[in-house]
Formats: sequence, C-alpha cells, structure tokens
Amino acid sequence: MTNKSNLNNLTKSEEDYLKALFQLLVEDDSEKVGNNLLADYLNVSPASTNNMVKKLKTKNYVVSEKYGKLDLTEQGKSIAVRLIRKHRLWETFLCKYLNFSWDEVHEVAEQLEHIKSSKLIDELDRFMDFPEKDPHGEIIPNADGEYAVLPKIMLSSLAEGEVCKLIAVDDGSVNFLKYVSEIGLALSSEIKVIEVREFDNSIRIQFNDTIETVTRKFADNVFVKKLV
Amino acid sequence: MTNKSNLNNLTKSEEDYLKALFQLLVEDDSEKVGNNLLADYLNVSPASTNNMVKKLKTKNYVVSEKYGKLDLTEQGKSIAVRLIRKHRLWETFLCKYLNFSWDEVHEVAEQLEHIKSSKLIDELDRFMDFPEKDPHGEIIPNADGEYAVLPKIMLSSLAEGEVCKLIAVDDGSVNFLKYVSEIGLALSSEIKVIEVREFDNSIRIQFNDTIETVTRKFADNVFVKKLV
DNA sequence: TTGATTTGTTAGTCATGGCTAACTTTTTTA
DNA sequence: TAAAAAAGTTAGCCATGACTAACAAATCAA
Ligand SMILES: [Mn+2]
Ligand SMILES: [Mn+2]
Ligand SMILES: [Mn+2]
Ligand SMILES: [Mn+2]
Repeated sequence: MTNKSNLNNLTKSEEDYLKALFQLLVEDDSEKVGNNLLADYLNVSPASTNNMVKKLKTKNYVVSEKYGKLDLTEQGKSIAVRLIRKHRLWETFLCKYLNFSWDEVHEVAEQLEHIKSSKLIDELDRFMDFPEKDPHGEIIPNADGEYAVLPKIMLSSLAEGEVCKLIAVDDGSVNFLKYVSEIGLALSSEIKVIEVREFDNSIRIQFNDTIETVTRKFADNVFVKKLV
Repeated sequence: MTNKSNLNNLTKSEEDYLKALFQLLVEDDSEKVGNNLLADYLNVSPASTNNMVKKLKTKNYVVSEKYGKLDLTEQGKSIAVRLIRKHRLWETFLCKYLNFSWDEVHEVAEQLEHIKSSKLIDELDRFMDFPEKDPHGEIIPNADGEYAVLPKIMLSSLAEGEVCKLIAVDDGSVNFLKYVSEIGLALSSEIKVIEVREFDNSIRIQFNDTIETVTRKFADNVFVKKLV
C-alpha cells in the first residue's frame, strides 16, 4: 500500500487534462468521450491530446483502447476530484472574503487550483467553516474526496407553466454570468416559464415581478430544480 | 505612456530569475552580481542562467555588458518588487488565518506569488487590513510598488555585552526556522550577547531567562536592532 | 455496402527552460 | 607578468507540451 499518489508529481498540464476528462465524463456525463472532444474542450489540437493521453495511460490515470473512447482510472478520478475541490473552495473564498463577483472567480481559480499543498486547501476549507456549495451553486467535494453531482436540470427543459428554483449556473463564461446578474437572476431565484416559443426556442420567464425573454443557449446554462 | 508592463506576460521562470536578481542586488546588497552567483542562488547551471539573462535583456528587464555584471532596469525591479509583495502577503495570510507556522509558509508562497491577478493580491491586502510586516519580520511592499529595506544587522555582528531585539529572520531554511522557535526565540525577543568565542565564532546569548550557545551560521541568519 | 465524413494517430516542427562539455575571457596569484 | 583559477559563454542535447500536415481507422449515409 505504498500510496505514492499523494506525492502528486503531476504537471499543470497533466492536471488540466485529467480535470477536463472528468468533467466531460462525469459532470456533462457524455456517454463516450473521445480524443477530439477532449481536444475541443481544452482548446488544443487533437494531436496534443493524443500525445498527453498516451502519457497519462502509461502513468495509469487514463485507460482506452487504440481508436477507442477514454476513461479515467480510480487514481485519475481522485486527482480530478481534488482539483475540483480546490477550484471550488478558492472560488468560494474569492467571493466571500475578497469581494470578487461570481463572474471574476473562475479565471483566478483556474490558477489557484494547481497550487500544491494539502494543508493549504484543508485549512482554507476550515477557515470558511466547510462550505457546501461554490458561488455557482456546485457542490464542493470534501477532504475525503467524496464527490457528489448536484441533481439539476436545464431551465431549457421546462414546459410552459412550470415553476422552478435556480440552483446553479455554468461557470465557464464571464459574459454569461454577468448577463445573469444583470437581468436580476441569482441563486435561489424562483422562475416561472411563461412561454416556450417553438420558432427559435426562446423562452419567456418570470421572476421577481420581472419578465424576460431568454434564448435557448442561455437557458441551457441555467440549472434549476422543479418546484411543487 | 502605453504601459504594457501591466499585462505581465512573464513566465514563472522569468519571474523567478528577476526576483532572485533583485534579492541579490538589493536585499543582500552584493556589490556585483555575476552570472554564476545568480546561477548558484537559483540552483541552476551557469548555462541556464546565461540563457535566461539573454532573454531578459532583450525584454528590457536586465542590463549587462558581455562578461560584465548584471543589473535590473526599473521595469525589472518593478516586477521583482511586485513578486516580493505577493510572496510576503501570502506568507502573512497563511500564518495569520490558516494556522501555518513560520517555517511552513515560504514553500507555498513560492507557488502563490506567481498567481496572476492584481485584484487578488490587493483584496488580500485589504482583507488583512494592510499588514506592514511578514511572519519573518520583513517589510511588505505596498500596492504602489514602494519597497523599503528593513534597517537590520546580523546578530553575529554584535560584541559581548550588547543587547538587541530580534526583528527579522532569514526565511530560506525550514530547519533554521524550526530551530529558532524550538529554542524559544521569536520576533521581538530581547537578546543579550553574553560571550563571543573566538575559537569557533560561536556566541552565547541570553533571552527570556534562557542561555543558549549558537553558531556563527545561526547568528548570521538572525537580524536584530541594537537596543540603547 | 460502399463512399464520404468524422475521428484518431503519427511524423515532424517549434518554443521554453533545463542540462553537460568545451571553450573564451577576465581576474587572481605566484 | 605569466600561469592558474574563476567567471562567463557557446554548442549541442533533452523533456515537455504545443502546433500542422498527412495518413489510417471507424462511422455514417446514400
Ligand atoms: Mn469555476
Ligand atoms: Mn464554480
Ligand atoms: Mn518567504
Ligand atoms: Mn518563486
């Protein structure tokens, strides 16, 4: 049981690939994740991905057959979850203590998540009194590496007349997040779907006495829980 | 006045070299800093240093003549001071809020100092209410890049009978810092030099009703202000 | 089922930042 | 002042992680 995985000798790049693969596999639960999808997600060429995947396979973080789909080993998942834990804890810290808005935190957390010190992250967790969710509503994995996916559906999946609560947003785009705040939405907002327009998939929603029309693309990035 | 130096495109390595050069020039105020001294300080080969210095010269951070000594431009100094500010603010944060001891902070701060976000560091500064000194007693440069050297002398420079106050310690060695704490010394400790032994340069010191013998090497890393 | 398209792989190149070994210049010292 | 030593430089190599271009395999669609 000489668990050397604690020494964590991974480079920033290796970490980024593992986290991306995890996010595609588990969070977006794409049935099959191939080389090119991963390349796309990371904005690198398929050749770069192929190369890195080869390395991660010899290091036992990734498994796949030639020309086959990619999967993570338990070791690979564990690394990814730790990165997500760090990322979300830092985002929470930046918002709650350093006056960052939710659209500003992701970029900086992308850097901070690669800092190597388990004491740092566990103490940060303790300092904030073990927060459960990050500023975008996502669940923060705990120190034991337990990972839970928030049960959520896209706002775009609702039918006319349905009522829901905003529980999370995709944190990838600064512009999207600014947009969400600007129209007055936030975590916990109650939203009613007034109308679903078939023509362009836009939907009309009501919240806090406001009525807004949003696009399908927008609604795909807003995650909700149905009410009643 | 299109100040592009704010964009700060420097790599971690480039930053490390600039900070090291600044520390040799200004903090240790070595009269002349050459290629090999810098290489030694950074634990890299003279060839690597030569290479990097060449690059930093074309980028206008460093000046030197062929076979001559190295110096920083104003731009180079400014980068270095910002790194030192970040380093010391993070060390302070780790000590004051995250239960790190003063021997644990340096290594993590070496990583954190390279995080690129001026908002992050200025907000961290504000959050801690603009601390003036880091856990090792050194002055933290302010947001305007003003850098001040703490007026300090080495404990080893004192004569028998002299009394002083410990105001700073070298933060480079974990073992040294642990040693300092273990024998009961800390910032602000009052120390009296009881005896200076010519044979091996060891000195006998008294503080808090304790008497200890310390080596010259130890006393070189303890910085004090003479009292009375 | 076969041809087109998509997906994955390989080869070869580049930039960065390390290294060693060999060389040149400068400085020291005898 | 001339060796010797030290300091600085150069050439050539390596690993990492990007890239493009060319090719092979798998999948989709007619
Ligand atoms: Mn994020
Ligand atoms: Mn998030
Ligand atoms: Mn330090
Ligand atoms: Mn550093």
